Amino acid sequence: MKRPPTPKPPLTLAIAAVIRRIPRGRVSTYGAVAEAAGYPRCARHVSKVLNQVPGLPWQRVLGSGGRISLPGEYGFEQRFLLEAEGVRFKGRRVDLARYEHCFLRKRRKPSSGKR
DNA sequence: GCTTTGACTGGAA
DNA sequence: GTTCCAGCCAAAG
Repeated sequence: MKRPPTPKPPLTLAIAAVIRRIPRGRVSTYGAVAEAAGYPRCARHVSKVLNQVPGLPWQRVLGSGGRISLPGEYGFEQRFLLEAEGVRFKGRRVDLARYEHCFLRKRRKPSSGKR
C-alpha cells in the first residue's frame, strides 16, 4: 500500500492536533503551538495550518504576548469569540498568565508500561 | 530544485 | 507606547 506521503505533511497534522487540544476558555500562541507540535521555530506555519485545516479553533491561537495578529475584521471576531468563551482581554491583549493552555506531553498509554 | 508565501517573533528606532 | 526590519522554516507552485 503505497500511498502518497500523507496528504497533509506531518507538520500540518502535528500542529492541527495540538490546536485541537486547546480546551474552551483557553488560548495559546503560535510559538507555543509550534513548539508543542515539535517545530519550535515554525510559528509562521501555524498560521498556514489554520487556513488549511478547517475545524480548528483558530480563535484560540494568538500571537506573542497574547495579542491578536489577525488583521481586519477577523481580529475583532476572534476577540468576540474568545470573550464568549470566558477569556478576558486586557486592552488589546489576553492575559496569558491566566488563559494560556499548558500542553501536556504526548502521553503514551498510561497503562502500558514500557515507557 | 528554486522562488514565493505566511494570522510569527524579537529587537531596534 | 507603536512601527519597522530582518531572521526562520517548511509547504506549495
